[in-house]
Amino acid sequence: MSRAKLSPERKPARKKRRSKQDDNTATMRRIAMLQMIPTWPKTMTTSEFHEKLKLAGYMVEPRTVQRDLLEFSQTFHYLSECRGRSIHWYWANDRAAISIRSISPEAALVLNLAERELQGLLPSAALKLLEPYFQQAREALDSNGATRLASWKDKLQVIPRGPQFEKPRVDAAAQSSIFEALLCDQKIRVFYRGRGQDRAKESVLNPLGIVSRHGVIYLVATAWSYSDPFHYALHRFTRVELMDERCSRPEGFNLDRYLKETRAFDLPTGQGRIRLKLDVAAEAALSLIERPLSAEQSVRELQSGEFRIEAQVEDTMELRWWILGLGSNVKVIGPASLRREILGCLEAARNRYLPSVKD
Amino acid sequence: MSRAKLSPERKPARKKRRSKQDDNTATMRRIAMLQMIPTWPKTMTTSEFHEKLKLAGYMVEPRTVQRDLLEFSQTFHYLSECRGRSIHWYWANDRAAISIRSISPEAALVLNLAERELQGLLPSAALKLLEPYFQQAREALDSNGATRLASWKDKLQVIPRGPQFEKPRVDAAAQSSIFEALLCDQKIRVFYRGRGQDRAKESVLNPLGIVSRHGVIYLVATAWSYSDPFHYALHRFTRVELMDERCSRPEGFNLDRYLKETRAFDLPTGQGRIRLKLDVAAEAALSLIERPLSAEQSVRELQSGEFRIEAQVEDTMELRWWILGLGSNVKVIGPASLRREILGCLEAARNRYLPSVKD
DNA sequence: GACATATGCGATAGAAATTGTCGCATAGGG
DNA sequence: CCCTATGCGACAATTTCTATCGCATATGTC
Repeated sequence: MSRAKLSPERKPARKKRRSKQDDNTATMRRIAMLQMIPTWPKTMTTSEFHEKLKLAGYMVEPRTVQRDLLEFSQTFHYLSECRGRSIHWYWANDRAAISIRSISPEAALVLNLAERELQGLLPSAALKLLEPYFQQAREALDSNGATRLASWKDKLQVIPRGPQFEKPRVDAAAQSSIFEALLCDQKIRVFYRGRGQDRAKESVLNPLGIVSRHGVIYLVATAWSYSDPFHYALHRFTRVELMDERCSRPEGFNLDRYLKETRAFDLPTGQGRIRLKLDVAAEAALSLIERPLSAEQSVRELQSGEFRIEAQVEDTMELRWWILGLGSNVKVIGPASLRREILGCLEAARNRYLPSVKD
Repeated sequence: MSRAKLSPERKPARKKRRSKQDDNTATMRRIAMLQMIPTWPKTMTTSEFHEKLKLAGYMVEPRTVQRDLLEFSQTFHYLSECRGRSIHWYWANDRAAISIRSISPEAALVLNLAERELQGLLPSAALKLLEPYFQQAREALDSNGATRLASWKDKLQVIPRGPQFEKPRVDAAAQSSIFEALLCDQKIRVFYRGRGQDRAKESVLNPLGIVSRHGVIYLVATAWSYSDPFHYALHRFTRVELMDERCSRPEGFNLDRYLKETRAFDLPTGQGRIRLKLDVAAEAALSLIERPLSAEQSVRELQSGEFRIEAQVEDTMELRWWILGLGSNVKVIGPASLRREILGCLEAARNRYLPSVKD
């Protein structure tokens, strides 16, 4: 259906193209264009590309943008969708990242280890945002490993710490709004279902910060116009709506300081460092020698075959947790207060079992 | 110093350029070229680029490649070095990744959380390989946050699990060789300083797998022509040299199976799942409700104010460690064997303190 | 329902960027 | 000291790119 009837006379008066000092404009404009493509569910129309490119200094006609978008979609496999009279462009969210600086096989391997390490540490909705990178790593390793004795997948293993908890399910849309609000200092209207409550309650929050702890992400925020921050687990939000209003931030609020002062989340208290003295059984000592508690840790073998380990460490809740976890493999020698504390805790724990010998 | 004397007559007989069906070849060739640039300490000469591009189907003269490499180095800031008569091209290893599919602010935020989570979990030499991505995330967040009330850095916090151990220092070159050998099934000649030994010993290893555990990476490998795999902590290698020889892999070796069978690294034993019954103090129960042990976990409040929690879990060493870490906040009700075990462990731990009341 | 409007897209020609070619300079290697 | 591989400036022939036009189509408005 060629409808070229051709205009008889056409102004050849062509708009003089910008004479940029540095060249390669076409390639650069195209790369810029590709980088503008948003990830689903966000999309962008051709005209929006045109405008953004104009802002970036690439003065071309819409037709050129159209052509480029169409041509490169075949090469890079991003998608389009006709809505109304415009075409909306986007990356499918499960597509691998494509780096101009490509990933080395070694970096891909580490990225794969990182992916597995993070499984227990971040909600799936959050990790999903990194999926393009993990995908890229997998693809790099796959393409690398043609004639291999074994697949790279059979060569990697990560041993997680602690039992594998179930991860709370975070709503992706809610998460997205919360992150955006946090970064852009906007208020949000939320429905939050508190612990033990069965109905979500509406409120307006001023996002102040995000805390990630053992696989749960919390939003620290003030509600309405109160000035006391509270924390809200991300997976308890049922609906989140960005508001136009700018969020109000308590005068001089600082997340670090806030967490330390309120002792929220068992953050390393930073009450100061203590000189920890431990007697450690041989089998447990080995891993401490492998990974010292501090750079200046000293280790001395005792007659008993145990090891006396001394190190300067932060006095935190996490430290107590770790010591208790080692069970009979460790004895705290000093500081005396910690020793008493641990001993007390062990006795309390043991005593819990005593009254109930019957059951 | 213009030395153009100009040849009087020049064959305009120009090599017909390939007529590829899909176009945009120039842009694609350049992107391909950029993706070929290795990261320092690897480098590539202009001729190597030319050859590789030819292999990839981009038939152009070396001069074109030269020109492109030079032109784009100004835009993308990769570096060159004259060695002999060739120019060697490379990315500085601290430069940010540049993605064709650019990172969203939310993904950048999660990548930043991931970076902090990983600090304790992977050696610095390994994390350094991911630095370009972290850098990219930081740059994305920086550029995003012009007129903000507070920097994004003051809005994020990660609470690590356990005390912050010192991380063993892995030699980057050694690590790189080991990873490459592992991925390419090559033997390596290594100098390894075993635990407690003060001198490194030479040997030839057949890399079989990598295990990451609590921040230490181990290489599982057979030595010389033995068939028993051993594990070697990456930070104990002092020198690693890739050999040309292909590595030998024990018949039917499988890392997963090997780790499970030998119980190396306290890997989740997978001896089967058990029905865990715990009585948990209210304050500890809250986080278990937030992050259940398993999807079907049941929680019941007892008259005592404690919570009876039941869940189907893997019976692992890590589970014991976790239970002990909770101290007096938890009492194991069942299975009976585990209950006995934990009680025994608590008593043993407590008894360690008794004989030494004097000190 | 008719019209105005915005967008998509084929075609085309003129303009500009691209690239093959040549000549020379330079730096190692034998 | 010559030989060879590489880098690079210059240039012109093309190729590629892109502004422009015309028309088709879908949507919103009156």
